[in-house]
Amino acid sequence: MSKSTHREDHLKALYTLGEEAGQESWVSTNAMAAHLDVKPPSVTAMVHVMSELGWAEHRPYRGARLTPLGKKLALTLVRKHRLWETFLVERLGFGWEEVHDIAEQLEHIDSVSLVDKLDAYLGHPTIDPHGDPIPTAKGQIADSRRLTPLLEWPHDKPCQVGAVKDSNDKVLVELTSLGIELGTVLRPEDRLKVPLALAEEVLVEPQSSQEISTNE
Amino acid sequence: MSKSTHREDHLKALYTLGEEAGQESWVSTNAMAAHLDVKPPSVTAMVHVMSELGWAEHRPYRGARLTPLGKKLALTLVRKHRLWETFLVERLGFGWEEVHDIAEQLEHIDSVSLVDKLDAYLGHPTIDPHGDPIPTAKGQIADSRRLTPLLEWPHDKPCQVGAVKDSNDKVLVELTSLGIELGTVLRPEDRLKVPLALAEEVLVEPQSSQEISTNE
DNA sequence: CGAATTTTTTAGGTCTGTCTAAAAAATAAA
DNA sequence: TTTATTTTTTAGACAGACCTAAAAAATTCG
Ligand SMILES: [Mn+2]
Ligand SMILES: [Mn+2]
Ligand SMILES: [Mn+2]
Ligand SMILES: [Mn+2]
Repeated sequence: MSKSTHREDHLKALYTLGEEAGQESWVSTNAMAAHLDVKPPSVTAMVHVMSELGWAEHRPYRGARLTPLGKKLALTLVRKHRLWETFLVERLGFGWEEVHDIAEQLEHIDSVSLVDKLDAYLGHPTIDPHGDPIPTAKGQIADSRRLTPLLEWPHDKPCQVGAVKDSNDKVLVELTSLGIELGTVLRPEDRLKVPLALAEEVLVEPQSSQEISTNE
Repeated sequence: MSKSTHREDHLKALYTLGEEAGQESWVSTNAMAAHLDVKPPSVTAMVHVMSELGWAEHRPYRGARLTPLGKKLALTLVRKHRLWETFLVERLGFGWEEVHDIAEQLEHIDSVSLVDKLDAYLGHPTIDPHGDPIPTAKGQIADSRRLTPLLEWPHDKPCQVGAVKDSNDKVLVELTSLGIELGTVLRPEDRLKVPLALAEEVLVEPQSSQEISTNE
């Protein structure tokens, strides 16, 4: 892979962890190291590089935080990742649990026109195969949809699967084998069959009119 | 077997130059360096690595040559490169002059199932957008088609464009602007308009029954 | 508060792939 | 067949990204 692959992965990690922890917070190098499966000193070094490039600022012993430029670049990466995942599932017929690692490579392909054409080819999708929103070309995420953790949803009302939280492969495979995928309608009685560990990962929304029928 | 982009590009260069120069010939490190836009000592170093990996053999001061394993790996790279080029042109609507650099990146994506699915998605194409044959999953190139350089084709007979030789971007753009693409039928009078420098790059075959009509 | 623990950075190495400059081998010319 | 030229390899450096071990700062706790 090209040289910037690792830089870009660090950038994305900083973005992801920063989003999780709230806007103005500093992300610890330890957290990034764990997320990237790398040792903390390696992250410190890379954070310095990102700082040089104007992608992040670094407060020693506090953590790192993206600059506006860094955030913009991170969003193009997220966009590419999720568009490729969509392509792999929608067009090539991959399962939703198979695409993350491949998209992790594809997201680093450097070509603006490629991303635009892929986006158009897919019909400008707004969410990826895991229900995560796809940033627009201008770097805006349409976070208009309000999703609720399945476990917090009222027990007597039906709902519809809108996204899965942390796309761990195993979780996705097990959900699929239970007949649960994006858009699946869950009635109160359906929920009894879902193990807690899986239910924790599922985000739901009110049942929409144009639902996808369950295949059970 | 950890692979890297640069190793793979060296492997492919060795394959390409080896094919051009005939089966049993040794490829000079200088030729590879020129082809890869790298200095000769870098190639020497990489040839040693490929030799370690069992991909090539090296005769000092003579050159390098692929082993059967190396040839097999090189063919999977060529296959990936040409499948991606086909995808970019056929599905995403790129021009044939735009796809080489992007495919040069995409060919290094590491996923066997991705290649197979892409191949199926494209309908198992046998040639890429430049007319070059696409190796099969088993590493076989169907070189059944006999193409003739346009300049050697009898002046009074019509022919059909089957491939372009060295896919230089400028050449491809100029050919397109003359209305010449893959499958274009060239009648004797059409050939008068084609500059020598361009005609040199064109390979033709006898006019087939199901030709693509020219857009002029 | 001050000592013990945890977190983070610095210091110093390794590995890969590149470079330039110099040495060695092969080839061409006289 | 010697000498000159070209080609190729070796030697030594450098940059990026990673590591372990040790030092420094921040945090926790008695
Ligand atoms: Mn990645
Ligand atoms: Mn996703
Ligand atoms: Mn390449
Ligand atoms: Mn091609």
